[in-house]
Amino acid sequence: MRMSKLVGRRIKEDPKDAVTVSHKLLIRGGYIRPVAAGIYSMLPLAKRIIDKIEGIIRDEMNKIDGQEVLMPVVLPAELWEESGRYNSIGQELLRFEDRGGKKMLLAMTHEEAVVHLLRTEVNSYKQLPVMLYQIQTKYRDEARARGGLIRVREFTMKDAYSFHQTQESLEEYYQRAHQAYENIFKRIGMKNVLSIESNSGMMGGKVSHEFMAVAESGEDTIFVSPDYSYRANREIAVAAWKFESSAEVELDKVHTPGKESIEEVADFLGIKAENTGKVVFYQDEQGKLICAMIRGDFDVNESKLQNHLQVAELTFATDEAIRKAGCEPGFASPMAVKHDEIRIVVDRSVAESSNLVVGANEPDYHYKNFNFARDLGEAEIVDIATVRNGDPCPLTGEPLQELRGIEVGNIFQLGTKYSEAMNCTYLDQNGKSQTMIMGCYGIGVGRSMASVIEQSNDKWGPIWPITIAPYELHICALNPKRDGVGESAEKIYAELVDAGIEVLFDDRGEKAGFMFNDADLIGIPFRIIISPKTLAEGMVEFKRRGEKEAKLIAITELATAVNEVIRAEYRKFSD
RNA sequence: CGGGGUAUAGCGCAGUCUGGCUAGCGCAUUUGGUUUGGGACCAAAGGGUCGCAGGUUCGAAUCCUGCUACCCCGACCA
Repeated sequence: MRMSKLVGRRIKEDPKDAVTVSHKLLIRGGYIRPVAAGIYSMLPLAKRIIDKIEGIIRDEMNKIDGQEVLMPVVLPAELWEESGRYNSIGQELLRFEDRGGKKMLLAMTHEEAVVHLLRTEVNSYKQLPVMLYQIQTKYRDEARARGGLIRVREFTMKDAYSFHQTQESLEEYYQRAHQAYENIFKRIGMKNVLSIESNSGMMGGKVSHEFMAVAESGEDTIFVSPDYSYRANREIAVAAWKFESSAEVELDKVHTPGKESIEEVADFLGIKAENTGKVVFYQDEQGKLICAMIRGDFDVNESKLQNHLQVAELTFATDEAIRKAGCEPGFASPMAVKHDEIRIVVDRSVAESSNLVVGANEPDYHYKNFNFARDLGEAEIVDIATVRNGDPCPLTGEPLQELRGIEVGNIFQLGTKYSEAMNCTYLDQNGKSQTMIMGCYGIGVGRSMASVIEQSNDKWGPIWPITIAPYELHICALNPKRDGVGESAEKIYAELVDAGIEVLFDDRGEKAGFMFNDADLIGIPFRIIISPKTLAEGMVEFKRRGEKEAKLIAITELATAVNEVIRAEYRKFSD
C-alpha cells in the first residue's frame, strides 16, 4: 500500500475532547472517525487491525471446536419476550417498530437468537456438546459512551455459546474457553490482561470471569494480591478483615450539633471512623426500603447488597421515604428501623465490632456504645463491604492492590436460564427430554484494539504487536528525487511485496521528520529507510519502531533478512 | 437521568463580556519556487447556513427565548 493513496489523514493536535491515550491516538493516526456519540467509522488502518484480531479469535475458537455462524442484528421482540429480557432490560436495549408496527430490537447480545437457532437444529445428546460463535455487530444504547472505543454504542463482538448435557461438560468446556482466551490475548499482543472473578449480573448463571486489560483508563476497579493469586472485580471482591470487639459499655446519648457525616461526627467526638456505624437506606425497584448498616470507615458495596437481596435495581432512598419509615436522615439509627417492615442488612464489620457511635434518630444527637447483638439483635449479617486498597487478601493476607481494568472479554457459565425459558431441549440416552446447559463467551474486538494501544504506546503513537499491526513493514523513501532513491525504493517495495511481506510504502517525498512522525502514528513494528546516505553503498537502514539505532542491510539480502526478522517476531506471540 | 462544559473553514482556536465596515489566526488542502535525517520556507489560491429556530435592533457570530448535537464527571452497564 502506498501512503500517497492511504485514506485517513494524520492529525498533529490531540482531539479536543479525547482523554484516553487510545482515543487520542486512534483519532490522530487516522484509524477511526466519530459519526455520532459512541458510533465510529473504521478507516483502512483500523479495519486491517480488526481483521487480524478477528482472524486470531477465529483461529482459537475453531481450535476449541467452535462453529462460526452469523445471526441477525435486528431481532423480533417476541424472541426476547420468551426469555423475559424484553422487559427486564432497561433502555440500553434499543427497541423500535417496523412499518407494520411489529416490535423489533437491535440485539445487544445473542443468547435468545442462538437458542432459537439451536433448539431446532440440535435435538440429540449425540450432537452435544456444541459451540457456536459469531463475530458481529452489537448495539447497546449506552447512557454515556466514552473514551473513544473503550465504551461505544455500536461495536463488533465475538460472542460464543456452548451447549451441554451436564454441568461437568460445561465446566470442562469453560476451562478450554478460558485457555483459548488466554491464547487470544497473548497472540494479539496484550501485555497485561488478567482473568478475574466477576459479578454475573443480568446474564444469569453463577460462575463467570472477566478478562481485564490493566490500564489507567479502565472503567472497572479490580483487586489483586501481590502474587496475583487473588484477582476479583470490586463488585464482588472480599478481604480478610479482622474486627475487634471490646467489653460492652452502656448506651450513651451525646449532643452532636450539625454533625451529619461520619467524618464530622468522628472529628467532633475525637474518635476514628472505624468506631462509628452508618446506616444507608436503599429502595428496590418496587420502592421497598432496605436498611444497610456498615462500619463508618467502609462503603456499602451495592453489587454485593444487590446480589444478596436478589433485586435487579437499587437506588438510594429519598429523605422523604426515610422519614416516612420513621428515621432521621443524617442521624438515622438502626434501632429505630422497624424490623417487620424494613429489611435490615448488617455488615460483619458492625456485627463483630463493639461500642460504635451511631445515629440517635433525632437531629443533632448520636448514641455512643452501640453493640449489635445487644441493641439490634435480629438482622441479616452479610458481607456488604467494599474492598479498599491495602485491605488484606482473603487468600494470602497480603495487602490487596487496586487496579483499573478494561473488560475486553468475559466468560459465563449460564446454566439453564435461557434454555429453560425458551424450551431448548434434547433427547438423552434414554429418550427423555432434557434441558441444555449453556455457557457464553464474549470478546470486544474494537475494545481489544484500543486496549492494546493503552498498553503499548509512546509519545509518538501506538506500537503495534506484529500480529495485529496494519502492515508488517513501513518503507520510508527519503529524498526520492535524488540519486535514484525513488527508483530504488519502488524496486525494493515491489520485491518485498513479492516476498510476501505486508508493506506500507511512504512514496510521498515529504520531509524526513514529517514522514517519521506519520510512521510513528501508524506504529508498524519494522521500518526501512531508503536514502541517498546509504544507497550509494547498496544499503538501507532497518529499524524497529521506537528504537533509535538503525541497522544497515544490503539491498541484495533485504527480502531474506527482513522476512527472517518478521518471522522471528511472530514467534514471540505464539504459544 | 443529575451536574458541568462546548458548538465559528477538514482539524485546533480567537472574536461574543462592551452589537457596527469585507468574520480572523495556526495547521491541513491546491499551485509555483526554494528546501530535504524528527512535524521547513517564500508567494499565491480555494474553502464559512458563525449548531438550529424564533425574537430584539437601522444593524446580530455577539443580546434574549426555545431547541439540538457533542464532550467531561456521576448514575447505569450483557
